[in-house]
Amino acid sequence: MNISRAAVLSGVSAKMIRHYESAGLVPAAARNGSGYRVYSMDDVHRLAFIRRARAVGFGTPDIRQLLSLWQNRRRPAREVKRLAVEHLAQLQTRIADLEAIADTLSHLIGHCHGDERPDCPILDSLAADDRQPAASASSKPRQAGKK
Amino acid sequence: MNISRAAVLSGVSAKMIRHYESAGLVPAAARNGSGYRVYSMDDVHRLAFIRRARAVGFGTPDIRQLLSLWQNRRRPAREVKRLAVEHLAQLQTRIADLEAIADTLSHLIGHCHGDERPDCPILDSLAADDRQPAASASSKPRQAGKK
DNA sequence: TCTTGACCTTCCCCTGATGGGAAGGTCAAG
DNA sequence: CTTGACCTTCCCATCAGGGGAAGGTCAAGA
Repeated sequence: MNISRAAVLSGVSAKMIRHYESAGLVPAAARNGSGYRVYSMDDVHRLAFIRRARAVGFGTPDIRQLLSLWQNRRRPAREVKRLAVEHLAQLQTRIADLEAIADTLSHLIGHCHGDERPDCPILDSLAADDRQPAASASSKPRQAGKK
Repeated sequence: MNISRAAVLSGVSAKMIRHYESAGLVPAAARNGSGYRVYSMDDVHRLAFIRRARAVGFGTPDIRQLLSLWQNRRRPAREVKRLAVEHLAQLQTRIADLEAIADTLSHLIGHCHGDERPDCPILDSLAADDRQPAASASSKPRQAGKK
C-alpha cells in the first residue's frame, strides 16, 4: 500500500511517516518501480505503536528504545518499566512546575480588581524588583579576570 | 552600559536580549560609535519585566500586549486581568492533559510486574489496536472524488 | 606602543513534533 | 490525451532559547 493508506490505517500523517523514517524510528520503507514508498501491515502496526507511545508523551529516544524492546521476544519487562517510570517522573515534574506557575498566576488574578482603574497588581508584580542589588560595580568594570 | 551588563542586571542573557530585539519585544537598542548596543536602566527594567512575564509562562504575543499595557498610564486593569485569566485557562488545560497522560502511564506501570519475564502490559497496550477497522476498502481504492 | 583577552557584532545551526507549501514526477479513470 | 489525485524531495515556520564561528573593538598591563 501507498503512504497515504498507511497514514489512514496507522493514524500517523504521511508527513510524519516520512519524518519518522528520516529520524530512523522506522526502517526506510520499500520502494516500488516509480520510487513510491510501499508499506505492509507490519509497518502500519509499527507506526500505530509510535503514535500510541507519543500519545502518552514519550519522546523520540524513548520510543526508539521501546520499539527495540517490543521487537525483542526475550526482553525483560524490567527495562520497559524503568523507561516508563522515568518518563512518569519527568511528567510529574513538569506538572508540578506548571501548577506552581498557575498558582502564582491565580493568586495575582485574585488580587486584581479588573475594572477601569489603571492600578493592577499583576503588572506591579511583573515590574517588581526581584533581584538583589548585585553588590557594587557602578558602570563598566571591565573584568580584571573572571575565569 | 553594554549588553552583558544589561544581561546581568536584568537576568536575561545577552543572546536573548538580541533575540527580543529582533522579535520586536524591545525597541532596537541605541548604538555607540563602534556599533555596540547601549542600554539604560529603563531598558533593563523592561527586560526584567519580560523575564518575569516569561517565568509565569506568558508567550511572546501576550508579553507584547502586557508591555504596551504597562507603558500606558491609563490602561484599564480589566485588560490585564483578561489576558491573565485566558493564560491561566490554557495552563490549566495543559496541566489536565499532562495529568491524564500521567494517570494512564501510572496505571500501566502499576500492572507491569517489572521483572525478567518478557510479558509486559505497557508494551501490550502500546501495541494494542485502538482504532475501529475503518469499514471496508481492501487495498488502493484510488478515491473517485474525495472533497 | 604592542599584546592580550574580554568583549562586541552578525550569521548560521540545533533542539522536537508537526504542518505548510512549492516544484515536479506517476498513475488511473474518463 | 487530459485531469486530478497521488507521490517525491526540499525548504520554511513554529517556541524559547543555546552553541559556536568569524571578525571587529577596547582597555589594561608590560
